[in-house]
Amino acid sequence: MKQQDRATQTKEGILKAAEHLFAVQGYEATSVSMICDAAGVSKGAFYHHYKSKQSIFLELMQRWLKGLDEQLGQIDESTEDVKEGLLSMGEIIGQVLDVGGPQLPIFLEFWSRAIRDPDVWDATVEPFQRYRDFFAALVQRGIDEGSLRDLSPHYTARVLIALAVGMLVQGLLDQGGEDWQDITQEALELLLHGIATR
Amino acid sequence: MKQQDRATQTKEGILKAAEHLFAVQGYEATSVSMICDAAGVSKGAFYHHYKSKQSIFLELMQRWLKGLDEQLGQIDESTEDVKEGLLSMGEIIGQVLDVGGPQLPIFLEFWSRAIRDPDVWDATVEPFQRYRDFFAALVQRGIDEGSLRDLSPHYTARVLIALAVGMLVQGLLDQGGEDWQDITQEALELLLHGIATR
DNA sequence: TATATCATACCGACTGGTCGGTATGATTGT
DNA sequence: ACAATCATACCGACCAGTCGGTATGATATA
Repeated sequence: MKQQDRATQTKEGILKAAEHLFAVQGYEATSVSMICDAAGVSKGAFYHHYKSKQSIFLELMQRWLKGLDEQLGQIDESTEDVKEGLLSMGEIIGQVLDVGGPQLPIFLEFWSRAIRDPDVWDATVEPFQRYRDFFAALVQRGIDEGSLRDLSPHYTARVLIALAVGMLVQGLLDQGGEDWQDITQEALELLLHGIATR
Repeated sequence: MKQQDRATQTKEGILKAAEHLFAVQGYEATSVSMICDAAGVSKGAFYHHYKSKQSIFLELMQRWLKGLDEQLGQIDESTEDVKEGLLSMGEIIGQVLDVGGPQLPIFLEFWSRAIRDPDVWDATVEPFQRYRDFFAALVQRGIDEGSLRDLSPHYTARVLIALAVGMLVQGLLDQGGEDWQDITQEALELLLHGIATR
């Protein structure tokens, strides 16, 4: 195999191992040595590809957020009706909880570290606000086209984000067989009763 | 001063110092020595009053949850109308975000540790489920007295908890001047449109 | 094609320091 | 005298990160 390919493979292996360990044990509890053992490489290899433990954490986070960005982008494109677009948020939540599965707890790591660390803050909260603005714009669209009541888009976006985040956290703390996609769907329908024009 | 009083004071001082440091820096980043320095006592004093770093963390958590319990209990007693009771949830959220202030991030610590540690899990998630059941009962009461639509109380409780948790997390990640009590209030009113009988 | 040169990829022992926790003794109130 | 309450000194484990060195291709030259 080409040298570069092998290097990429190694780097990716380290990333996967780190992702798994961070999710299962948390950031602080996961040592660089453990990541190296899990990835089957040496510490030298680790610090050849990543400049610090923190840097690999940030890279993981950015990948995650990029994935979410793409999903939200799909909603924005594929949806004609605003109401329908909001409802499809339930699907995203369900998917996130489904696909993410055992490595979701890393989210809590992101947040609790974001509060303390400016670098992590920038990488976490800034996209977070982008999502809020996305929803606010969606709501504004709904108001313009007359399908939503004339409520503050900013506030409404906050409510929607709260719902999403709340479902996510509950999903984390209660892995036992709830259908979160279902619950979120219903919650959104309830909300729409209040938001939509009648 | 009496020996016992002084001991109690020491113990309380350690607890306060730990609470502050855990909130500002996080659990792992806070060492026992730092707690001792902040409290102005020695390590010997610490380990005389608490058997481990974890134990003081658990005690902090239980105090917090006890406070929340009492607030919820007050709602339950003082409220005649179920709708009104639900709305007063907004006040609690606002109060929690207001009073808790800078030491709220400790919540994220609770949760991310609860996933990993069975002891923390028992102390965090079990009360969490108690709150869910509390809301479910409240909704059931509303259905019985005819003020709420006949929706699954379990689901509805999930939605309410999601709202509360989501507002809390957003408040954590966005300390800049939003009036969360206001937003939560409005969110609850919107939800009530969907939940209430018409 | 064969060889010399060089850059990238990787190894693993090691460092300086921090950690949670303990052992032991001094001080104090009763 | 005796126990409760603290202080000091200390232990072994572990940590993130470094560093000298090697192995493995890539590239240039002849």
